[in-house]
Amino acid sequence: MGSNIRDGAAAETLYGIAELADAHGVSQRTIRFYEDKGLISPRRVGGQRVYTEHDSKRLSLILRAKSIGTKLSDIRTFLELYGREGEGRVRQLEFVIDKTAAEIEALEAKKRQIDQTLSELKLIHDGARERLSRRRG
Amino acid sequence: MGSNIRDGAAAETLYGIAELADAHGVSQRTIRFYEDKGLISPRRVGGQRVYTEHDSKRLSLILRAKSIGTKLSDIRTFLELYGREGEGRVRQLEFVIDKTAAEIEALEAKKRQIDQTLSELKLIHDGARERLSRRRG
DNA sequence: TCCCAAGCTAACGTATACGTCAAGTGTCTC
DNA sequence: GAGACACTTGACGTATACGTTAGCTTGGGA
Repeated sequence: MGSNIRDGAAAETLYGIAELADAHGVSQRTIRFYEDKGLISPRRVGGQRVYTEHDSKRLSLILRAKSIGTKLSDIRTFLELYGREGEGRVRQLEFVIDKTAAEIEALEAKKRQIDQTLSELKLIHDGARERLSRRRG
Repeated sequence: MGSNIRDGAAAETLYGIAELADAHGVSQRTIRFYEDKGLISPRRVGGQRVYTEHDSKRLSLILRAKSIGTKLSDIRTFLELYGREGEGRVRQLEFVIDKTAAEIEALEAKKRQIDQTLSELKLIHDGARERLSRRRG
């Protein structure tokens, strides 16, 4: 590409699987498993996996999606939305619009469930605290 | 007990397993499974399960907890919090206070994750809509 | 009385998300 | 060159949450 930086490209930070695993607090097995599922596709250097900053961010996305209860198979579709942002064919845009709308709705429903549970938990929590303080006070 | 209502007790609504399953949109198998796990304990009438209104509400709680990604084994602990509300031994109160506090924190963390994901999804969604309208406009 | 629909238990099957060996390769270091 | 690691690819094991099938029991209507 004739970069103005020597070595032909911007010095991008690269990671081995151990580093990536440590950085994200997951096992190497987990990362390989995600690769099997097509969620991340690291480059290979003589058989060994080499991850870029982009891969790392992808992994963050995956883990966050997981933490809110999304299945890995859904996360795959989900990641495509991020990837396709730049494209512009009408079909693609409509696909993205529909999928994101559905996902947004689902997440907001989930938030409502969480809010209801939170309010109930807080009632129990506060009630217990009050009874405890009376018992002691 | 000596109630003032004939038949010795308030006429409580009772359900069979089929009714309960239909009402909550789950399978009978699911309900029996929850029973195996100790989440609900219906009365028996000649071997058959009979559910009260209380059991039904319990099931609602279970399903809501599940929908926000709580494991069944955790839901069990969770349900005890609702049940113990009335009790008052200091140990019990402290237990409830600690558990609810932890659960509240966890749920709020989850909400933050959802909010972040939502904002990203909305960016993608709005961006795609804008590009689509330009393409058509 | 006979039979069916509904319920019951028991047990095996399935999908998801990894954990955990096992066995081989590659590289660095002493 | 011999360990000692770090990495690789299978491949089997495990926990969770049910689905499904099989076979027995039972109450109620034709």
